[in-house]
Amino acid sequence: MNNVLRMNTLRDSRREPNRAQVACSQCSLGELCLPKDLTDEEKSRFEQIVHRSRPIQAGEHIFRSGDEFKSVASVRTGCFKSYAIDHEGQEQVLGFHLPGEIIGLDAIHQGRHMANVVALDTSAICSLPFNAMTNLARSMPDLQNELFRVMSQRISELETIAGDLSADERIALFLVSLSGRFAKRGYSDKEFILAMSRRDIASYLRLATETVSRVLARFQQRGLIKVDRKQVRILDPDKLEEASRKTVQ
Amino acid sequence: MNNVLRMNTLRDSRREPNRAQVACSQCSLGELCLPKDLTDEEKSRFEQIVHRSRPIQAGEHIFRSGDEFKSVASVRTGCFKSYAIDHEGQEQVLGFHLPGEIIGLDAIHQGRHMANVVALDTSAICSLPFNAMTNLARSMPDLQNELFRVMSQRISELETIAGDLSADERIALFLVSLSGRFAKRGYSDKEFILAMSRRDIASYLRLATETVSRVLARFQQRGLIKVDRKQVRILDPDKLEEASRKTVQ
DNA sequence: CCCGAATACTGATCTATATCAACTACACCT
DNA sequence: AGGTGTAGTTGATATAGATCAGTATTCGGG
Repeated sequence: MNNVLRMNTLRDSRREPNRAQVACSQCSLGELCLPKDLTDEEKSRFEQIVHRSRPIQAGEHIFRSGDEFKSVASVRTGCFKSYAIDHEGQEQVLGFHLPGEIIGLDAIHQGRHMANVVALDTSAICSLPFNAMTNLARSMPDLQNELFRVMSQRISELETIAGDLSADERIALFLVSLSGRFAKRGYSDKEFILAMSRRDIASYLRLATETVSRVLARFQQRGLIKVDRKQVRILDPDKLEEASRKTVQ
Repeated sequence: MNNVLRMNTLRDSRREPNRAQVACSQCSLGELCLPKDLTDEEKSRFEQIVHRSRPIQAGEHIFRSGDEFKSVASVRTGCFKSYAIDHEGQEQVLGFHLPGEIIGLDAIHQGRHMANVVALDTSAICSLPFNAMTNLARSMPDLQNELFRVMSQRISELETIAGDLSADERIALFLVSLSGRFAKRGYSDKEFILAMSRRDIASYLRLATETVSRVLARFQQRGLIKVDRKQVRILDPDKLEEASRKTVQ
């Protein structure tokens, strides 16, 4: 059992100052999480099933492979990675999750989580009980649509990374995608911190860590980016974008 | 506009013999398509929104990239491939679709189909208008669950093929997966026809066509399979299964 | 502030698979 | 039937990126 997703106790949820912070309408994520296009009344019904968790330390897991599927999680702050263990016992990174993104939707058809999900930073999540959510979705068309939309988006994302791309294209695409996701969240799209290690990036992009180092160094030489440890600055977004598209020979 | 998914005309749907064939309860697919766990009354409501198309010739498209998203399709008979065109103008195969499988769910979040879908064989589909389906899903919990389950399954499938596998593993996995899907449909899991070309297989698995030829030849030499043109017979399912798992060194 | 352990970078090889180049065998048309 | 085009196979070579090896940097803990 994982205690991270444990509901706030009744006691907690009655403490009004605390409760207020939980309200989706007050949430700093705005419309990034699910409650898109909902009326105030609908939002309030939605809030009643959402549970905000205590802070999560870097390295702490919120799902483990094999866990019974009960809830999905929405990232409030911080960063998570999800990964599976292959037959060789090697970790395989499946995705990174920023604030506003929903984690755990791939667990539905098995009824169990197949991936492990771990915090890379001090983080916070909201726990969304899936049964309650689908019940609610029945009377709230926009919520149902939003759930379908989020899943469909993940399918598209995976279709991209499954494509046959060169190392340069993969890494450029990764940086461009991160940049866009940060922008959407109100952070700088030109300068950001890579919460994940080179090893994690490599695993996610199906490359060797050495290749990640080399390509980042090469991009820096070519003046596309400036990298210092985990700090990345994008100097030439257009050329980076271009590098993410297949080189026409 | 694509005319394949055009609704049966009212005239057609009133012709009882024809109409009877459309009924999901009579469909040879049984529970492979969506109507799982539905009551007879629910099935009948579902049937009212489903439209069976006329036969589709090999090479005929049922969706084109950019088409407005209105319906998903369920394969009745035959085989389809979906593909995208990359920046180089190269076709990139995204998946193959057998009877009972649902096509087009990745179009939801964009509101447009991003993939092209073409018949590889003489085929038939049912067209499922998505709006009507989600409306229906609201009063039919099992239908809603089924939609989520199908999307979740596609996410898992993509997570697999996105993994970093060797050519041998990819091809073994491809054969094992096909075998399982045929079995589920009541066909032989030991002997089947590859409706798709070597080129399509290669594109789907992100390999060169030459590599596909060579690996199939090697599998035959090792006594795992017998290949003759498009006909495949699986001689040693256990060893093939084993070959699909990463070699432990 | 120092030390050991991660983590990251760089250079030297190796290798799986792509690419290039013939060649073969059907499949389809007239 | 014969001819032509497409799909598949097989061999030779090239190469992107993995692996191996060594060094540098950062970080956490006493």
